[in-house]
Amino acid sequence: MDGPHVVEVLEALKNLYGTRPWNWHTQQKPFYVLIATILSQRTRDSQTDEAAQRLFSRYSSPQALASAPIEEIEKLIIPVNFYRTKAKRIKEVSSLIVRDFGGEVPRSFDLLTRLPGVGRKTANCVLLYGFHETALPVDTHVHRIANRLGWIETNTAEDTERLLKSIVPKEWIPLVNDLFVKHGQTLCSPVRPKCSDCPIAYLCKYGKQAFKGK
DNA sequence: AAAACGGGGGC
DNA sequence: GCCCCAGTTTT
Repeated sequence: MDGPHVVEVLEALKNLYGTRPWNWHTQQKPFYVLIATILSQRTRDSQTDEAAQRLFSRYSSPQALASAPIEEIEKLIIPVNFYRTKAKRIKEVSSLIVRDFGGEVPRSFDLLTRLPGVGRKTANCVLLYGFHETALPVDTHVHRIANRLGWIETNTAEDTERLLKSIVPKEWIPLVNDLFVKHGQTLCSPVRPKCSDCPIAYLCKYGKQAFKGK
C-alpha cells in the first residue's frame, strides 16, 4: 500500500474550506493567542471568542491580568469550560510572564509548556498563530482525522504531531491545523461523520469502510 | 493509564 | 435531561 495522500487531501480541504483563519483569536498578538487558546481548551470556539473579547476589553495586558482579581476574571470568561481553573491559571501565567519574561510571551516550546495550563497543543498554537512559526498543534480533531484517514496507527497526539511534521510539505504547514479543525467541526465530526458529503472519503480508510456494501 | 477538572449551550 | 466541548494536570 502506498503512503498517505497528503497533498491530495490538503488540496481538497482547501477547496472546501478556503484559507481564511478559522477564528478571531488566531490573528492576534502572542499574548492574546496564549490566553484565548487556554480559554479554548475543551470549549466551543463561539464561546471562546466571546469570552476572550470580554476579557481583553477589560484587561488587555499581562500586567493588567496579573493584578486582576480572580473573581473578576471568572465572571468575564463564563461560560467557558473549567472557568474557575482557567481564571486561576490565566492570572498565574500572566504573573509569570511579567516576572520572568519582562511582559513578553516566550517564543520557545520548552518555556511555554512550563507555564501552568499550557501543554503541547497550546504551546504549538502560540508558536503557530502568535509567532508564525511552523508549529503543528494536534487537538482531538486533528488526531481523529489522521486516524480515520489511516495515516497513523498509534494513539497519542504526540505521535500524530511527529507524523504530520514528517509528511506534510513545508508550504502546507501553516494551513494543516486550520483545515483539519474546520473539517473536524463540519463533515468529519466525532460522531456520525458525513462521509457521503466528504470529498476525501475515497482516500480515507474510515470513509471507504463507511461505503462498503453500498 | 485513568480520573479530575467542571458547566453552559445545543439538541 | 443528556451529551458534548481546539486539553492539562494530578492521582
